[in-house]
Amino acid sequence: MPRAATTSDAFNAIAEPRRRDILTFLAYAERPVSEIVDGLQMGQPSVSKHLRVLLEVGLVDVRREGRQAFYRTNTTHIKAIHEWTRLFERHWQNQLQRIKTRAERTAAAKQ
Amino acid sequence: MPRAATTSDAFNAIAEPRRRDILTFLAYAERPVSEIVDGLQMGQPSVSKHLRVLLEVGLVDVRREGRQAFYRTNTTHIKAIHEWTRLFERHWQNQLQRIKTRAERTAAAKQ
DNA sequence: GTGACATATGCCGATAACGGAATATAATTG
DNA sequence: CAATTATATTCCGTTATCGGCATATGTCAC
Repeated sequence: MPRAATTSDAFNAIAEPRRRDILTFLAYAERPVSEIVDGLQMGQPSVSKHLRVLLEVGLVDVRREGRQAFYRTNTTHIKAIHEWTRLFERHWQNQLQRIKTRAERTAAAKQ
Repeated sequence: MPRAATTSDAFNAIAEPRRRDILTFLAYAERPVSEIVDGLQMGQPSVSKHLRVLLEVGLVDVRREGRQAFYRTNTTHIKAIHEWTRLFERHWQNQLQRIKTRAERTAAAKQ
């Protein structure tokens, strides 16, 4: 059994660094494919293939206009990932607190 | 060129659903491997292999004690993922706002 | 040391992903 | 219709991954 398909969910889709770059690039404005190619310095077929994956898992939306295709990030699933990471928020606050406390103790000991 | 290694970064490591299960399970308390096996109903070699990946990218820490190995989630890299998703926070608030506004307009039109 | 327990590693076969280059599809222009 | 532009798809070879089972390593208890 190989790894789960990149199209199986948002977590798998964003494992690829280039796809994260694309999502970041498309976060605040829709853009045609050619702008992604120029902006991120990637080959056009490569961009199209990555967009297909992102589209399939719902991480981007397309609007077709003539021969152009305008893509933009759809943050619905990114929000889901955000929520998953938030499960650990309390935990890392504790870890930071421990580090801080230890640092303060060390500093106090040095005086 | 195949997909990037699962050990290449936290994003690749958490693409695997079982590994996310393990991280969630180990979020608030360290646990020996056997408890993960029981708690998540997975095979022991499978758990050990997933833990190796998570350890390699720094998503878990181990404390060895006798023949037991206690693992716990290290949230440092999860925080990095959290920060990446936060880049989109403003965007999804806009999207929610649009949906809300549209819903209100629809409701107003119906009256 | 022997046996029991806890965890880690090795071997296997099947499969999907990646980049690159070529080519296909679709829309526009003249 | 032919040429051009914008995007999508296909083919190819290489390679890491996964689960399952067997087995190795390490630790304790008698």
